[in-house]
Amino acid sequence: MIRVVIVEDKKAIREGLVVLLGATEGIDCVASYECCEDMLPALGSDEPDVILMDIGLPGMSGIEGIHEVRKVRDDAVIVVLSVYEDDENIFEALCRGASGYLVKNTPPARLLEAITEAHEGGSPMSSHIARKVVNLFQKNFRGSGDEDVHLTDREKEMLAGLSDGDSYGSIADSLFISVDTVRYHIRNIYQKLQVHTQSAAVSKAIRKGLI
Amino acid sequence: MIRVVIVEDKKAIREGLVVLLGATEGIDCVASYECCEDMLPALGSDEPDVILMDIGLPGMSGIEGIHEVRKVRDDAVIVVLSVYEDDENIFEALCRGASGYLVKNTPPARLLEAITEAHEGGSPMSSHIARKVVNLFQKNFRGSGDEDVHLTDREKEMLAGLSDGDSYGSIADSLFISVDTVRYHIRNIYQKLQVHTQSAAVSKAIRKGLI
DNA sequence: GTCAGAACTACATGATCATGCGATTGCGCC
DNA sequence: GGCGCAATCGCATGATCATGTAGTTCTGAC
Repeated sequence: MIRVVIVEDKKAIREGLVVLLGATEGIDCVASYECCEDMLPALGSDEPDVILMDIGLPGMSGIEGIHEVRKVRDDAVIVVLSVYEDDENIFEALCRGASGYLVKNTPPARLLEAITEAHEGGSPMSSHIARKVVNLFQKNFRGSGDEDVHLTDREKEMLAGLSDGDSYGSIADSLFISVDTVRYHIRNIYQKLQVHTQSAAVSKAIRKGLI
Repeated sequence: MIRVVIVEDKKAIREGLVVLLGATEGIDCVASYECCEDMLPALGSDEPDVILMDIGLPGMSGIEGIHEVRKVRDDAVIVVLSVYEDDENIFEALCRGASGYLVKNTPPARLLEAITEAHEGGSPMSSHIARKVVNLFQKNFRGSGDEDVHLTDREKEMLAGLSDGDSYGSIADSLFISVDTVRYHIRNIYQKLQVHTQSAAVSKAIRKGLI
């Protein structure tokens, strides 16, 4: 039995879901709430495996809700059910801990399938939501991906230091080398990445997935 | 009619796919190759809508192949068909331009569905591949996700400049403001992000998905 | 209407950086 | 042995930054 909790503010949709899930073999719809504020305190007793959550909620948004749920029960799998398909919402929801993202016009059969999938360690996503996720991926990593750059381990250590806010002096101290050596390595990094400032180097390195 | 090209080194699987696709309404399997080297020169005449590609190929790997295809035909949608399920391969394939990723034991019906989905702008993924993608997402962004930080548009412009390697002077010039104003904004960014150097600010901002 | 917050400007100073030039050491490879 | 490459260290100088302090202007909310 998969224990499912529903969070959805619109009464009609909520009750429709309850009926749908209730009539389904293998799924136990243990509770339904109209907002996160109501759902959160009950998490302990509901012990949900899967939480179906709307994100356009009154009061605390679903996005925040996801975050809160994660703090208390990080074994519960959250599947977002939303009318929003903009990058920002998808990005936020997934980053904060949602495992799936379905658009609201998902057919009932697919929805049930998604609950099972989510429970079994999958990430059900509406088809074009998945594409958006992939696009976000491509945009944020290696996007500028011209030619491949190889940095030595030492060079990566420099970048790690810089991105932590260390000065050349601190880096030198923590690696037991001289400031001039740090300079030497950073010079090489600049050449390899074709930049002339720390910030640009750190930025390029992160986007290329080098650090 | 969706024009599909297959790249798969194992003869049995390749021919199986050809037969499967050939027998399917709406899909036209225009060609099949056993390696990328053979497929690439024919891209122009094959004019594929969807490319089904294995990534464990002899010679040029599928990962490289994806990259090459992207250079010539960026309207073709690439769906990876692989036995590999490690993060590295998935990550690489998607970053380089694949739109979907299926494991090899995908049932034929789902495979056909995936081709249609891919052609219609979706990103078909095997269920646990999708989860891995979501996990990569969560790991790489906002991983340190302490509290929320809001940066104003102006502040984001500063960070964008810095990560492009601009000096305060250049940023000031390009935004038609004074150097001291740039300093002012960057001060505020430092405070909001709790850092004291450009590099740390850029690094944090990127990892939090702010720029 | 005034109050908060964002954007803007200004000046000053010690700290830090970017870059040019030069040099040594140790390791693997032909 | 010699060659290349990564890593190490040194010096010098002009450019750039980080931070403190102290203002003005404009917009939208209460």
